Amino acid sequence: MPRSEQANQQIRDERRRQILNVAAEIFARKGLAEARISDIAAASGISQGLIYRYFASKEELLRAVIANALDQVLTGLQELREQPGTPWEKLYRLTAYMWEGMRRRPAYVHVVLHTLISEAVPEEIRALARRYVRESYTFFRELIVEGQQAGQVVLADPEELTLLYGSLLQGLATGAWFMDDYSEVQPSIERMLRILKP
Amino acid sequence: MPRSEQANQQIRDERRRQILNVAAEIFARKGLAEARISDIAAASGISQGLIYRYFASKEELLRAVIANALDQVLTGLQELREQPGTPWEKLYRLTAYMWEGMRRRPAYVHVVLHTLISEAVPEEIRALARRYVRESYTFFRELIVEGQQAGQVVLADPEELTLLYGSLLQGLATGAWFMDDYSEVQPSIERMLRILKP
Amino acid sequence: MPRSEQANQQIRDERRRQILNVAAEIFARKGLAEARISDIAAASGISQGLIYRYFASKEELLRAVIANALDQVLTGLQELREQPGTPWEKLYRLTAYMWEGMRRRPAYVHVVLHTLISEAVPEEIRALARRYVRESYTFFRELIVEGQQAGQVVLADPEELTLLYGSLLQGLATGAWFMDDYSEVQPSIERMLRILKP
Amino acid sequence: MPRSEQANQQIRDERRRQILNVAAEIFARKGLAEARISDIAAASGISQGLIYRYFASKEELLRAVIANALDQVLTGLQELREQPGTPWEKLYRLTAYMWEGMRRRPAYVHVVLHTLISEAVPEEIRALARRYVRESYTFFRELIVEGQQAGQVVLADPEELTLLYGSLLQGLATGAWFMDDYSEVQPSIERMLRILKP
DNA sequence: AATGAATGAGGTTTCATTCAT
DNA sequence: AATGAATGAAACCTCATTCAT
Repeated sequence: MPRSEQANQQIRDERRRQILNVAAEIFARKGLAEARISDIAAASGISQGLIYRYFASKEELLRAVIANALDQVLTGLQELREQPGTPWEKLYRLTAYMWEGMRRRPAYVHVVLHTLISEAVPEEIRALARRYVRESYTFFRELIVEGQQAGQVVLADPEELTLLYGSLLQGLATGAWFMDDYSEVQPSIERMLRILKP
Repeated sequence: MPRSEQANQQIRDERRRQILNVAAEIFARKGLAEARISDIAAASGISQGLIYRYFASKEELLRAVIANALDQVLTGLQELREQPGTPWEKLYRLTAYMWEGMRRRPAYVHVVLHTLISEAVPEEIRALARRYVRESYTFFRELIVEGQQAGQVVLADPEELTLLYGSLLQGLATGAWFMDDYSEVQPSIERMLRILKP
Repeated sequence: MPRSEQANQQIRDERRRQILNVAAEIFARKGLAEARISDIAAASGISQGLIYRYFASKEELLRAVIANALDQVLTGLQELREQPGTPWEKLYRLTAYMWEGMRRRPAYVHVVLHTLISEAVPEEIRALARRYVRESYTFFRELIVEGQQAGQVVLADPEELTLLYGSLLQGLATGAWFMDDYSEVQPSIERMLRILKP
Repeated sequence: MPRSEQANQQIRDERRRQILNVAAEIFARKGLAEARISDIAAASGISQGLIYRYFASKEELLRAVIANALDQVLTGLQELREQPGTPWEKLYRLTAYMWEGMRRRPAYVHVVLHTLISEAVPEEIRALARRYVRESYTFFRELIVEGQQAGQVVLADPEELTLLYGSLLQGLATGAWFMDDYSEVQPSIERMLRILKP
C-alpha cells in the first residue's frame, strides 16, 4: 500500500530541511566550489542521488540556503521594525539581534560571505546574497537617521555612519571565526554602538 | 658569460613577480579552487607549463602570494613601530596606513580572506594567512595599551578594544568591495578611531 | 472469490498491454538507451515501481515489445500464406499488407530498426528482431520463386530479388518517417512490384 | 624548446581526423546515447580528456562526424552533376556511386540513420543529417525528371519515383548490415534502376 | 627557457532498480 | 496491487600536472 500523501509530504519536508541545514554548514566551511555533494550527502546520512530529488543542482542548493538565511534575517528585522522605543533603544536591540544571530548561526554569515567574495558563484545567487546585506544596511541607515533626529546619534554623514556600523558588525561576524585568540572575547553592545555616539 | 646569467636571473625575478601579481588578482576574485592555472597563465601571457618552472603547484603559488602580502604588511608595520609620536598619533598613522593599504591592494585583503574562510585551503597556508591577521592585531593591541597608559584610549578591556578595532578595519576592507552603494563613502580616520576614544 | 481473481487478472492483462503499447511508442522514438522508465511510467499513468511488477527490467520490456510486434506480423503473414490466388496476387496482397502495417504501426518498424542497428541492445533481443526480418524475407522469397515458376516474376537470382524487394519495403518504412517532403507521397503497390516484373 | 607551430598543427590535424574516424565507427554501432567517450578514447588509443581538446562535447563530436560525411557525399554528388552523358547514364553512375559509398563507408550511413531515427539527438544535429538525405533526394529527382524528358524514365509522378528509388538505396544500405544471409548478395545496378524503367 | 599536447583523477549528475509502507 | 523515496553505479567533463620537443 502506498504511503499516505500526508506522510510523504512530511518525509519530503523534513528531508529538505535536513539537507538545507547540512548544506549551509558545508558551504560555510568550503564555499560553493570546494563543497562536495558527496560531503553534504555523507553528512546528511543519505545517498548523493537523493539530494537531486530535492535540489536540481549544487548551485540551486546554495541558492536555497541563501534564500533561507535571507528569509530568516528579514523576518527578524521586520519584527524589530515594529517594536516601540526610542531610536537608540531600537539600535540597541538591532545590534543585539544581529550579534546574537551571528553567534547562533555563524554558518549563515559565512555562506553569504563566501558567495559575495567569489566571482565563481553565479551572479544570480550573488545578487541574492547582496540583497541580504543591502536590506540590513537599509535598516541600519533608517535607525541612524532617526537617531540623529532624536539627538541620540552623532551628526555625521549617515552613509558614513552606516558603513562604519555595518562593517563593524560584519568584521565581528567573520573575524571571530578564525581568530582563535579572540573568540572568547565578548564585546559589549554599548561599546559597539560607541561608534555612533554623539 | 656572467652577464647573461645575471640577465637571466633578472628575467626570472621579473617573471616571478609578474606571475605573483596576476595570481593575487585571480585568487582574490575566485579563491583557490576556482582559480584556474590556465587563467593565470593566460593573464600572465605565458604558457601553463611555464608556471611550474616558477611554482611547484597551484597551492604553492597561493602560499607565495600570501607570503608576499604578509611580508609587505609586516614591513610596513615595522616601519610604523619605529616612528616617534604619542600613542594616539601612532594609532592614527596605523589606521591610515591600513586603510590606505586596503584601498590600494584590495586583492591582498581578499586573497587572505578567501584563505581564512575556506577550510579547503591547506592548513599550512591558512596558518600563514592567520599570522597576517595576528601580527596586525598584536600591534593594534600594543598601541591600544600604550594609549590607555597615556590616557588617550578608553579604559576598557584591551582585548575587547583590539577585537572591535580590528573587526572594523576588516569589515571595511571586505565590505566596500561588494557593496556598490557604499563604495564611494570615505569614512574618516577620526571616526574610525572613535571606537577607542575615552 | 473467483470473480475478483478473474477481474484482477483482467486488470493485469489490460495494464500489461497498455504499458506495452506506450513502451513501443517511446522505444520507437528514443531507442533503448534514451527511453526512460519514468517516461514510460508517466505516459502510462502509473508509478515507476509498478512497471517492475509487469516487466523485470527495461530490456525485458523491450523484448516483450518486439516479441509482440513479431507475433502480430507473423500471424498476418500466416494468414496471407493460407489465402488462395496466383503468386502475383499473393505478392500484391503481401505488399499491400506490409505497406498498410508500416503506415498503421510505424512504431513497430522503428523499434525493430532501433534494435537492429544498435549494438548496445543485448544480442538476445537483437536476434529476436532479426527473426522478424528474416521470417518476412523467407516469405518474400517463397512467393518470388513461385512467381518465377508461374512466369509472373522476372527470372533473376531469387536472393537478389528478395533483397531488392525487402530493402525497398524497409527503406519506405523508415524513410517516410523523417523525410517530411515526401511523407505525403503514396507510392502505388504496382510500382513497388515493378522491381519484380519480368 | 617548443615544437614548431607547423609540427603542432600537423599533430592536431592528424589527431582530429583520427578521432573523427573512430567516432564515426562507434557512433554507427551504438548511436549517440550508448556510445561512450571512453569507447572512442580507447579505440583511438588516447585518454578521454584529450578528446575534449578537439571536440567540446560528445554531441559536438557527433555533429562533426555527420558534417564530415555530409561534406564528402555532397562533393561526390557535385562531381557527378558536372559529368556529361544522357540522363540514364547519369542515373547509372549515381546509383553506382551511392552503392559504392555505402559499401565502403557503411559507418556513415549508419551514423546518419541513428541520428535521424532517434529523437534523443539534438534537433540541430538531426537537421544536419536530414540535409544529408534531402540533398541526395533532390539530385535523384533532378535526374529522374531529366530522364522522363529524354524518354528514358517511366512517366510517373517524379516524387513517387524519387521516393521509391531513394528508399530502395536506403533500404539496401541499412539492410545489408544486419541481414547476414543476404550480405553476400550483390544486386546489379541495372536491376535497381528497373524501378525507374519505362 | 618555453610550449602545448597529453594524461588521469575526481566531481557532478542521471536513472534503473529496490524497498518500506 | 501500488507508490515514490532511496540507492548506487556509471558516464560526462574539467583541470592540475607532466613531458616530449
